[in-house]
Amino acid sequence: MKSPGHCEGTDDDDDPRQWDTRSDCLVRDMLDRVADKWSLLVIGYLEERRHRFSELRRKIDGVSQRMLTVTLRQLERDGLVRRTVHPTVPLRVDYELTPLGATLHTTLCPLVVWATEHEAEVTAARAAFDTRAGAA
Amino acid sequence: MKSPGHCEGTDDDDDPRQWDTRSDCLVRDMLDRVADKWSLLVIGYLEERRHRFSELRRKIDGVSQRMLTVTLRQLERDGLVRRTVHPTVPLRVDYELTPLGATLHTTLCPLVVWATEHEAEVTAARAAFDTRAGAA
DNA sequence: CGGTATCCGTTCTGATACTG
DNA sequence: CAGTATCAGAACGGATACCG
Repeated sequence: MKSPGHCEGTDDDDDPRQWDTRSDCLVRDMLDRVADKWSLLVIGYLEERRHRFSELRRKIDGVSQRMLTVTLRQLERDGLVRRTVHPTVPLRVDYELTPLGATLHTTLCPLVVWATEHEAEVTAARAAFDTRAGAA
Repeated sequence: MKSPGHCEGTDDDDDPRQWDTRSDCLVRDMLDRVADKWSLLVIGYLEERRHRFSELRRKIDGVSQRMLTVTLRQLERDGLVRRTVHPTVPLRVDYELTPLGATLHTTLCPLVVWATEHEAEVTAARAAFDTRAGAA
């Protein structure tokens, strides 16, 4: 829906790069989920332990109720997070990482490490670029 | 700019998860770049070899000229891609990955592998979720 | 408590037209 | 060829109000 037709746009003669072209949509799909404003935070917190809706809302608190719901629903739909409803009096809902979600978390860590290790380089590159652009 | 204030929203009492909270903004920033609709494709192609603007445009072709330009500029600004202008008659511009960009590509691969390996699980989870939702 | 539905401003994107 | 500028439509995200 978000990338209509472009998945089929690369099945021509040359395409020797290492990550499967025809999987790009799924890959991009997953990256979109992960790069989503809040998903990474949610996965990070849930890896730590099980959380209630309001716990997440409070911890991440820049997030609106709507976006937290949307984020959790997406993660749930992808099988990364499990939602458990306790029909108690003041309704209670728990969220936790599924085994699949845990493997994603593991896979994500190197990227986080990369970002941390190269933060200075990226920042410097941006500053240099902006200076050049500003000098023009 | 895109996440005003939320970087400081997690510096309360408890925050034992493994990826540094205060780095989340940079991490999210990098993930945003990478998860961007076209960045991953561009990085993939450039890792393979140097490309001209029009080569990328043709290969990725679902991308509009504008978005390819924007994407390349962002990657260039972050120091991940180098832009070389050849002032020949029919102007020619080459794009290639910088060493830093190459390290990101390397870091990205596991995520791509994850997505590929778990594609079936995610797809199945989505189908199951949608069925349940549809049955209601 | 844990949502869902709706309204509405902001952002993003593609199409188009024009430039060096 | 390789862009930049502009504009309109689509998608996104927050605020609000209401429900189980």
